[in-house]
Amino acid sequence: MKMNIFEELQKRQLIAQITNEEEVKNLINAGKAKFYIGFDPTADSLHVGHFMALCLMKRLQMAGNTPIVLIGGGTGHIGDPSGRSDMRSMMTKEMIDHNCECFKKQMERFIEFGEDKAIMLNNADWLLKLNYVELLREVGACFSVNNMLRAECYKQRMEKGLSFLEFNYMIMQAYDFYYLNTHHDCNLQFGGDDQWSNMLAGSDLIRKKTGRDAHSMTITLLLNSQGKKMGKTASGAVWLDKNKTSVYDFYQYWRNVEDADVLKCIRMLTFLPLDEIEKMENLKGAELNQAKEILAYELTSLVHGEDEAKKAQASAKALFVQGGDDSNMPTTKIETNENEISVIDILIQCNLTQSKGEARRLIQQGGVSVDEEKINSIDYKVPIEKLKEGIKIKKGKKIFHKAII
RNA sequence: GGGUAGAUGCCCGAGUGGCUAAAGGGAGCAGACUGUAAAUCUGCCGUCAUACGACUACGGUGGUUCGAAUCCACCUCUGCCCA
Repeated sequence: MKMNIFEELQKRQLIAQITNEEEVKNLINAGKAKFYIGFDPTADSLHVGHFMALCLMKRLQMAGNTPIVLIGGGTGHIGDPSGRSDMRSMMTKEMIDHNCECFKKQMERFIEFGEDKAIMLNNADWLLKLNYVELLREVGACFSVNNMLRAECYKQRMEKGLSFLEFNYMIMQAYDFYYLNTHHDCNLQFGGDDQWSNMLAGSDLIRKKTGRDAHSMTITLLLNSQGKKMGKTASGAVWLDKNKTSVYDFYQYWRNVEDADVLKCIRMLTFLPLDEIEKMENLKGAELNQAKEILAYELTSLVHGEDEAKKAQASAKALFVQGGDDSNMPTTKIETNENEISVIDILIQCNLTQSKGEARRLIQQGGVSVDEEKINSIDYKVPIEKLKEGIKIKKGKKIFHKAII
């Protein structure tokens, strides 16, 4: 017997909180949900967190439900304070519009839009038109400040300070749900677990205003075994835009997850059948490397397409297993007028180090090799002739880069 | 509006006139060990310079001083208390 969608979500441990389990279950299993997920345009590309939400959308769409993608062109003007310890920097209208456009393009690759399929809306279309006093009279009475202040999502900010601007975010999000419910028959909202308070506010508002039930369900946040959000590196988020995070780096991010997190990631992020995943659960120790490879391949393939995933996998294997093929390695064109160039300058031009001092240090500590040969002198220079064919630079153990002229 | 505490490097945080590029921790980077894992150990960790050294930096702007993260004035921002 085929597993129903709710059961599948449960088995994948994607469900965090639900306002009413029975009703939501019936709704989505019957394909009768018209649900929305909101995406605030905080950057010019989606990242892994958004990806999870998009996957959920796809799963629900495949089960016959109708998704509404809500782009936060209006809420982006405010900034969601949920779970944050500092205020978001304010974005200009131009930035927000630009980001919305970027989001749209990326989403079209995951979700099918069109007649009887998914629709995409932008809350700027109604939020920006609101009149302050009218809004206050319309929904203001439905919100209890006392309750709002108790909300989990503001906890962190109660210590460091919360501006009135951000405090209103919840009201805007609740209003969105109410608007979608009354104008588009939207009966369900999904979101990350950090959105729970905001979503509840929406369900409450709808009940108070219309007497109808509209439910909310959150998906588990993807945390690693240390309790930190996954999809973040020291240099920032792992982006879905390959100009911001190269396909190779994207692949490597997942190839390198900790043992403790692999299966969770496979379960929550990939579309692999559950029985296949169950088989992997017996893997132990070094065998888990196989699972990591699968994870990296599956995700890269979902985000960047099969061809790109194969390329990334091939170059990773070539590099780590034999050290041969370099055709898909990140490459930088070196600029110089001399007939030779120092490794230090190459490292900087390739963006492998931030400063000359760092590059020097790296070499002194034995962390750099060129074409498989360890560099021991900071004076090491590469002749132009060699650069014409391209050289392979290795920084540390895992970072490879090609430099060519 | 009144009172009060504060703003230090990527983050947290010590430092209250010279010994401070600024303790300590975290993050990060490299090396050893490994399985492209984790844990552990070692080194590094403002910029430029092979090095000597130079420059930039303790919210902002001025000032006092031979010398200021440290003292003074004003400004900006934030927490807390009172209204």
